[in-house]
Amino acid sequence: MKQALKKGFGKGFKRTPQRLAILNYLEGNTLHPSAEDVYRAVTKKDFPLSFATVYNTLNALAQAGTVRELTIDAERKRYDPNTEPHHHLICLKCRKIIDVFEDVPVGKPKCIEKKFSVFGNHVEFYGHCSACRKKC
Amino acid sequence: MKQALKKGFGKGFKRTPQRLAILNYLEGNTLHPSAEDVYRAVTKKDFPLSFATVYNTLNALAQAGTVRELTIDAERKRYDPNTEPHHHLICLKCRKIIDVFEDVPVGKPKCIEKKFSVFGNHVEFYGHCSACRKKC
DNA sequence: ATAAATGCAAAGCATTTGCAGTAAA
DNA sequence: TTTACTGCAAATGCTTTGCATTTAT
Repeated sequence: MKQALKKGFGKGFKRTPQRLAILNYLEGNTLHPSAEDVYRAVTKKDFPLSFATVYNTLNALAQAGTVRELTIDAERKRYDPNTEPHHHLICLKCRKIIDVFEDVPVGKPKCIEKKFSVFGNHVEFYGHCSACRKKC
Repeated sequence: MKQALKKGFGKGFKRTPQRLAILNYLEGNTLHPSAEDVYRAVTKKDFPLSFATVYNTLNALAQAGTVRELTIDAERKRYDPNTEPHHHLICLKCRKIIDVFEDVPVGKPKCIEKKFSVFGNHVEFYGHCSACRKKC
């Protein structure tokens, strides 16, 4: 397993088969899966696994900073194993979420300086993906 | 009632006291309230009102484009009566959400052109608000 | 009169939690 | 052998829905 997801294991963090399977599914995954997506993928490929464990593991990983909890979807939480700062394209038709790793210059409004100290930002681009554009 | 929220009323849309009270609370509101916030504020100031009606009304208004449903908070939906394109500051300590109406120039990454047509964007700035900065 | 909204209570999902059994360390 | 994880089932929290009643038009 690659460096990135090893971070998930710290002191007092056990390497169980369930967790390894979840991490294995997340490794390099760009689908921004929900807890249910994780559950379905892992139970299909590997062995039985409970929802409670999926949630426990995702929460532990999020707290450890190994995965990012995305609040892009109003209906459910989604998880991103890529913790490098990046942005997202959201297709308004199929709701697909696509990563943007390219650097996006974001101007900082003047009003911020006075009343807010900014550490980071996240840009959501709304539009149509190529697949949905063809269907029009 | 001002122009903006009159849009909420179209053909076959009834002007009930409950809806007027909800619209009245939303008018000019910059708190990005949740359904529960709406419920509490209206029942306190006006008359009894059911949660079902709050949800029905908010959904109808969102569908009509009179309010924007925000997916900024992982725990619950929040609603923004300001439908002009604008951005948000999110305080990582108190979770307060502050509007940014100032124009924020956002560069469009090259990778987008090929595989995605962009209609709009939304920037979330993460940081600490003035109140929380003082507490540090 | 008609079509739509209200409100209650029940149902539906996503997520969390308590706890007994199980497995990593 | 101790500490933490798993999994079940029950519980929770937000949101939706069915239905009988009420109300705006």
